[in-house]
Amino acid sequence: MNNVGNFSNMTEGYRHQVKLPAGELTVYAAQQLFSSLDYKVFEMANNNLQIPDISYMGYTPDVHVGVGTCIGTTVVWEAQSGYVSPSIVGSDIGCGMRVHLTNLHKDDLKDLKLRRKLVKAIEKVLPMEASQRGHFSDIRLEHIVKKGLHGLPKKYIPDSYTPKKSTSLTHVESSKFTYDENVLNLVPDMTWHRSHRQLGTLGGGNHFAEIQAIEIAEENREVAEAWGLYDGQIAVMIHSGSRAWGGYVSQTSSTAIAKVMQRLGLGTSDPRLVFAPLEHAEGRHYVNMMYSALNYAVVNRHLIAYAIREAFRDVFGSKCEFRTLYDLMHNYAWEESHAERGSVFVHRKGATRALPAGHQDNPKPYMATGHPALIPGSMGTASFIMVGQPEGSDNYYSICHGAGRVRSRTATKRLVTVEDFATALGVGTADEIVVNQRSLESIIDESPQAYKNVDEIIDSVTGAGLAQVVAKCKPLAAVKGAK
DNA sequence: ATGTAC
Repeated sequence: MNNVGNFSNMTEGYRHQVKLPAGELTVYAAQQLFSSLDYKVFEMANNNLQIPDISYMGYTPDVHVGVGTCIGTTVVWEAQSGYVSPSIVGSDIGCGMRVHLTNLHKDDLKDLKLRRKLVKAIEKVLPMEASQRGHFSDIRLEHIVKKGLHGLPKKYIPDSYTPKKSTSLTHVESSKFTYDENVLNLVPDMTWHRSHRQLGTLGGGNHFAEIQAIEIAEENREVAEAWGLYDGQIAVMIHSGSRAWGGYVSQTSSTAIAKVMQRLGLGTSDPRLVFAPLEHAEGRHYVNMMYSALNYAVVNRHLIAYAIREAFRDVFGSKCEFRTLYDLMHNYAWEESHAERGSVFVHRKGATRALPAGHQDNPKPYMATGHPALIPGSMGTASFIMVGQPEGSDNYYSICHGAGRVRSRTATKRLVTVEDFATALGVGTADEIVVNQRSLESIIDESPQAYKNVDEIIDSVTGAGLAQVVAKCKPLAAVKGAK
């Protein structure tokens, strides 16, 4: 039984306007996908809609249950009178994707032994174990959380620092978040130490670095060419977040905000859903701390890319290019300006912003096309590079952030065998997707069988008119972090 | 997600 009771919905194509007791929710999904959604995601929406003054709440087709708020959620308040919620941002603050483009062709990696050699070379330079010391002990963490990429020593910026050109390794729009740095005084020494040690590490769960081959979508060949993509090109995709730093921010802020809620008499049916007025001291404190975690996350991905670049140069020589395509988060909240809606505070939890051509918030190099929206698939399946469409404004330009889980990690471990997983990766064939982990057993909860079919998710996003595919990225090798 | 939890 569901606790939401009867709710009605109006469906128009891929858009479902759902009327819940506490308010309205828009879901973007093909009919079949919409019908198959777990009723719990609607219960969760109904809890979230009990937070006062929400202007908009939307779900992307990969939506699934999370703590307090579903992954795949966009929630918007007016910037003047809004709320901020650590539960809606999610615990891995600043988690996101990064893509680098090489000048290699997939034929260069045809040889299975060479793919294995490349993965070994990556393992050599990339810190793997959470407990292992990072390789970046000369970096000042204080500079990183304060200045983002601008806090890195020059040696970690191998390409010339030219923000106007998309070819720079540092050119990402979220290179620096500014905030009241006094909040950092409260961070315990233990968190500083641990976070410093973890710089440049992938972390666990669904985080990965993948070597992929690009396949251009014919209908967007012009956009692909403008971005420097071509068929068969080798790209590197990275998925990681803010590690222990973001974990600390999330945990302590949630506890503090829960106390504020008690004092203010705020709450919903779910005690794990915490939120505070943006103007409240504790709300502001969280926003400041969240921004420090966004700086951490983008630098973390940058350093992972830096290490992998070294491995590529080790195997393919110093002429191997490794330019940044983009770096894009899918767990955060910030202020945005939207036409006719003015200044709004947008939360995205497992939701990727995809701006269309001409939107003023595009960084200059992507103004004419829209910026690349980076969407990971599950292990062994394709990932996607997309571009936003004007119709996306209805969902505040949020699109999916991946395939979306269909079963929990524990259920996956129970139901999926190592053999199934190995088959999905093509183990034993010449096309095997090489994985760094010695035993697949240890990462079986990340097998494709744990996820929805990413192609169906992408079909829903394109069908709803939110974004289009520019390139499909097929995995050749994957590096997963270890627990 | 997180050197994990009443």
